[in-house]
Amino acid sequence: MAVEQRTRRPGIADVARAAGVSKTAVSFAFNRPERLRPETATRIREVAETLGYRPHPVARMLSRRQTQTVGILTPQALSVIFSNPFFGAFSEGAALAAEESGYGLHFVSPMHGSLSRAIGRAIVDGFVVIGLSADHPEVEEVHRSGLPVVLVDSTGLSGYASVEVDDEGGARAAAEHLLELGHRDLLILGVGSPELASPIDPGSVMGRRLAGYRAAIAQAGGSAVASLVVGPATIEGGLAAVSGAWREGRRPTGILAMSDAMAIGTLQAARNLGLSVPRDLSLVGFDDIDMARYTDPPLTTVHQPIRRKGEEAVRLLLSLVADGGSARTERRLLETRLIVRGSTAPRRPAS
Amino acid sequence: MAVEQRTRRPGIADVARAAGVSKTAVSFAFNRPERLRPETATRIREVAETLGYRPHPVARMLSRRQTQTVGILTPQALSVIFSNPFFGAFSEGAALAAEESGYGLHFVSPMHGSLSRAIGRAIVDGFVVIGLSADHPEVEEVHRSGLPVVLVDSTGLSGYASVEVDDEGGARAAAEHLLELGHRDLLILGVGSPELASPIDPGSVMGRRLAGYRAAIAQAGGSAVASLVVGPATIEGGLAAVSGAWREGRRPTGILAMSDAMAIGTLQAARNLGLSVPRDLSLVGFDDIDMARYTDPPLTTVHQPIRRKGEEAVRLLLSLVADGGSARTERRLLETRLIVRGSTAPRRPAS
DNA sequence: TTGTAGGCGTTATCAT
DNA sequence: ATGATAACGCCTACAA
Repeated sequence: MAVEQRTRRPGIADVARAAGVSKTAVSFAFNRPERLRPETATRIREVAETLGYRPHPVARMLSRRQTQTVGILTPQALSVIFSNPFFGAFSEGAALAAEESGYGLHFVSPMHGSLSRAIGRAIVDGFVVIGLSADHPEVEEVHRSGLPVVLVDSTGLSGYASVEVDDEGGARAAAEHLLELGHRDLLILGVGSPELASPIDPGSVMGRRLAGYRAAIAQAGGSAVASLVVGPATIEGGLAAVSGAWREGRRPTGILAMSDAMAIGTLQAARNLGLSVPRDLSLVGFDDIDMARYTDPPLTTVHQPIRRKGEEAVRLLLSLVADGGSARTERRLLETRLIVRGSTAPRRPAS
Repeated sequence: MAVEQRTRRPGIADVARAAGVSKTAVSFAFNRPERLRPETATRIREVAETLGYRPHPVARMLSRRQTQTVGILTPQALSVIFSNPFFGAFSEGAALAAEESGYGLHFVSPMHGSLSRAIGRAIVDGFVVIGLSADHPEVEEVHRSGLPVVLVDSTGLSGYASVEVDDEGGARAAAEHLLELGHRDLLILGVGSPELASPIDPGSVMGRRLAGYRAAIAQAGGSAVASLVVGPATIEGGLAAVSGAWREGRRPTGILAMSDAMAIGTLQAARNLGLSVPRDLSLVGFDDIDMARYTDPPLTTVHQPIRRKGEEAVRLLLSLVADGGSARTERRLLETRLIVRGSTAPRRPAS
């Protein structure tokens, strides 16, 4: 119908000309209306409206030297992260905190394999770094360049602000729960890649969880044993790990899964094996994702405040941004707690 | 330890000076190394490295007039969207397509309630609009301003590029399946808000699904009846809707849920009610989210290619961006198909 | 191969 | 209450 006007986007100068005022006035009309006579302001806005003018956000950023967005830095490709319910909940919290301060969220992940390239392109006022140990050179680089950084779930390297969670305590509580129910033969489902010699980095989240499990087991004396199998933190990963263990002849009565996704996979494996949870097999997950209360049976798991973690991280970052520096190095520790639902029961006396 | 050098971020000029070359040379060293003598290029980069210089992305965008990021526009707050598994899968696909072209992803949602404000701030080369009907004034505004737009799941308004899915056909298949199994008393679980007089907009995704259900039921003749209850597309929503229907005395033998989340809620409700699925109650979901195959029983549902939807949308958008205009108006239609798993069975003859 | 200069579209400073 | 002008930091013809 109408001929498409493929003309250049109107700029502040066009508006100024059309309204017969200076560029300054136009800028004021949008950013500081109170400094203009009301009628002038409205007139300018009307002209702008007719012309279809909108302040160019990039130009605005350049001159204001701030972007109003926070970056979420993750070592994994976006294309693999979004259907991870843990990450979803974390993002929810982050988005909540960002939105309430008028900030946007920008997810940054390795682009063509290079995290630092992605970082360089990112238009953000600071980074929340999740799941990346601070000794990654990229993080140091960012930090040194003056951008505020908040570390989440990273082994508390000093010199950084961070948000952490008591993974070890939670894991210990999980193991103690199973032990108290009389289970002595335990299987730990770890997150990691089986190829590595030491598949779980002691400084990582999973390392801390493992330490918690082991501490509890050690405390129980020699009567309890636990073995470890690892796989990806997914339903399939848990399913495969448990099926594999059974194939190899392992017959634990209690399973400690380092993630709820793996626990759900375990539920599936148990069904395939004809085992009833919790009658034949007790199972404790980790994270307490939303789904955990809706599995059959509902999952006993270690709760961690995932959403709040996202919130706190962004709030902390925003406070650093406001301070105008990455100077402060605050550390927030959040709690975990065991939530007993239906996937655990006393060990049956009969073998 | 070391005194924090809170000095101004180095600019291209600093590098040029330090390396004894012009700003142009520095720029080339980063953007067109081939136009410099190799040794010059590397030397410049080294100097840049020592100085900690990185091209300022905002300035770069301003002069290049492109952002290398695509916007995902949604009417819901980010803080409510990220733990929606449907959205997660969609984002996964979108991220995949974006990443392979070196583009980033930026999620844009109403900020402080105003979508258009958020749009104005967004630094993107184009928008994928999901779950928003095209007659929203915001979308038109964007489109008119010359930014490429791709509509997803919107009633195919002409003049826009779009990616759609055969919701009606999928819904029809779902209903026919139940009908063929002998079910005659059906309950439809719709997504919508009960307050509205007409809780489901016929032009929306859910409207198309409803139409599909109804078409199949109508074709079955007068013997089959279906009633509709609506609620939010969540587990809780499905749970509440079904519980409510039972409380009101409804006793359908087949349930058509417009989303898998609601279907999972139904599973939960059935457990609470002491009903066995599929023995006492047959259930068909919609979407085929990842979780659907792991519920107990595995969910019979209508599959739609969620990830591919994200991929296609971004690819289409990127091709528009490359064309340098929003001129083209291509429409891609994706298939749905019924996947029969374990939540449906023939109606039991005994009441 | 390298340098000069103008432009990208705003905002901020300082006058008037 | 307004306006002129200089940043902001980079890219890129065009010239040398």
